[in-house]
Amino acid sequence: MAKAQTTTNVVSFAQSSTACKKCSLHVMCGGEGAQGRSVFSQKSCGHNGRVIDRGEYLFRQGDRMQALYVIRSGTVKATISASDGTEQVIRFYLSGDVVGLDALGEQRHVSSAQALETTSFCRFALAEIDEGCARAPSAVRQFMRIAGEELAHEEQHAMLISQRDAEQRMAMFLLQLSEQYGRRGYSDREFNLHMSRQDVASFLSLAVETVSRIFTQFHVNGLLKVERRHIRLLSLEKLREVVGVPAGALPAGKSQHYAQGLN
Amino acid sequence: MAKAQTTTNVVSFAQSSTACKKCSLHVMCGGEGAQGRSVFSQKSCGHNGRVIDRGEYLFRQGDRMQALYVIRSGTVKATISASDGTEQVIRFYLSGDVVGLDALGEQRHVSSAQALETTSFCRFALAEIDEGCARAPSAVRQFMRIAGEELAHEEQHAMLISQRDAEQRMAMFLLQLSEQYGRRGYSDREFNLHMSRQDVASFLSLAVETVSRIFTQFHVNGLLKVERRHIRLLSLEKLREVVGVPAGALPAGKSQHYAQGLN
DNA sequence: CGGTTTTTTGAATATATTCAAATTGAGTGG
DNA sequence: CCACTCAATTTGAATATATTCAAAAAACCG
Repeated sequence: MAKAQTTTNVVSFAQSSTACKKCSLHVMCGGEGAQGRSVFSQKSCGHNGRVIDRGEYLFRQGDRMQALYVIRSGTVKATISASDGTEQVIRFYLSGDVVGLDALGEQRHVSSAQALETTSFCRFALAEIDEGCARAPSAVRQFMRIAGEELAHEEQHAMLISQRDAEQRMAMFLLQLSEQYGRRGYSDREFNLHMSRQDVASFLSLAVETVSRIFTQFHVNGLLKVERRHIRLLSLEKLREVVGVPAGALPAGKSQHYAQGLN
Repeated sequence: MAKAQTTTNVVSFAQSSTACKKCSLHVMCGGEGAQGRSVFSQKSCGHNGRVIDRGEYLFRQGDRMQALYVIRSGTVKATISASDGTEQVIRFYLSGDVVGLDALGEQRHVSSAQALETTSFCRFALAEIDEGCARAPSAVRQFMRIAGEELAHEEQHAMLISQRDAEQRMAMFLLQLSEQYGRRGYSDREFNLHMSRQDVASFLSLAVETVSRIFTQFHVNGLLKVERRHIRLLSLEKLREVVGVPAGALPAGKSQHYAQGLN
């Protein structure tokens, strides 16, 4: 189950230079110049690339932190298990996501990260990151940015999860996935779930049965077609209605916030 | 409601040098030396100190980020409001906590931060932080640490919230507060809630009525004495039992994690 | 193809919510 | 200082929603 495969190369790392330019840890990768980012665009970052099979772990809860990871392709789920044994999925990572940030605090991973399918990723050793930050001030900034995004993401997820009912959570989950796939150039209407119903249930804090029921309910109501792991969204609009958000949700806050007193 | 008070000084900033040494953004404060931390111990960091009254905001959701804040004394609640108007408390900050990290991503605050009582804090302008990071490599590391802790905290909270029932959440909430107060030198058995029942309910994703009911339930069962906002915990042990965690919970992960394949 | 796991479906139950109303407390102005 | 209003909290009863238990069906694995 946990044997490294050396033969199969799911992703060609050679062709990755364009993808690398969009990588959020790109600045950590190579080059010694502080300013010109264009320096990096010539380099392939593939030297960091690795692949793991489904079921294998990037790291486990409690492990001493050694690196950060950026997903190139595949899907990873992050889980936290409490001392009483209960385990919960707290996040799914797709390509482009940075994994492992939560360990920056105590230098130990608070969650486990497991591949749900064959997954390729880049590994950034802590030392590399330190170097990168020391070399380029922009790296520090970039790093802060990533951490902030992750934090904001987490807060918003917590908010969404706990305030909505089962239907809304499911709709939200699907819309989120749709958006993520869309942003990465895949179809936002049709995709495969790489996670089990159990995983989805855990992520949304629902019972497996409930997840199953709502899938069929959505299917019956014509919101989507579901066949095993294959999902085809028939109406993003209706899904959005289910979530209960009339206009734009998270994407852009067009609210009219007033000025604060002192700060 | 939002007038700055110039007369009252709740906290003497002069006496704060010892507290400052423990501040997690201490390294950002003054001094130009890169290494010797002892340099800073002489300085009072009070020059950053500010005070706001109950009800005032540190910042509001959507505001452009200008600074990070460290609470010196008082209580702050962070809320997120969705586009449909629903608002949720996502966190309470006490003295020593760093507020505003979630804005590091998009440079805009994802949540609002409002004082629940007269609150004093230090303000670290973004520029200061950049400087600090540029000056001292340790500052970068420290910063990463804070961000990581915050992230881990958020993940664990999400985990706890969503997997437990109302009683467990309440017990958890009280134990958490108890621990936080204890860590800060206050009594961990007796304290005042600076947040309303509504705030607690929102934070735990429960109805106000449920919070109220469980308070009285705990009271009747002898777990605590509650009178309005004043809480006196009579049995931390029983509260822990309610949460359902036999041994140690979050504090230290004594689990036997195995080595990962490659990483 | 047989054994095992995952997923789906059904029915009963439980838990927290909602609605409604009473009570308490805080703040204000006379 | 007291009466008053308004907001927060508590309590009760009915309801609703998701869970649990149980079992069948479908998919997966070797």
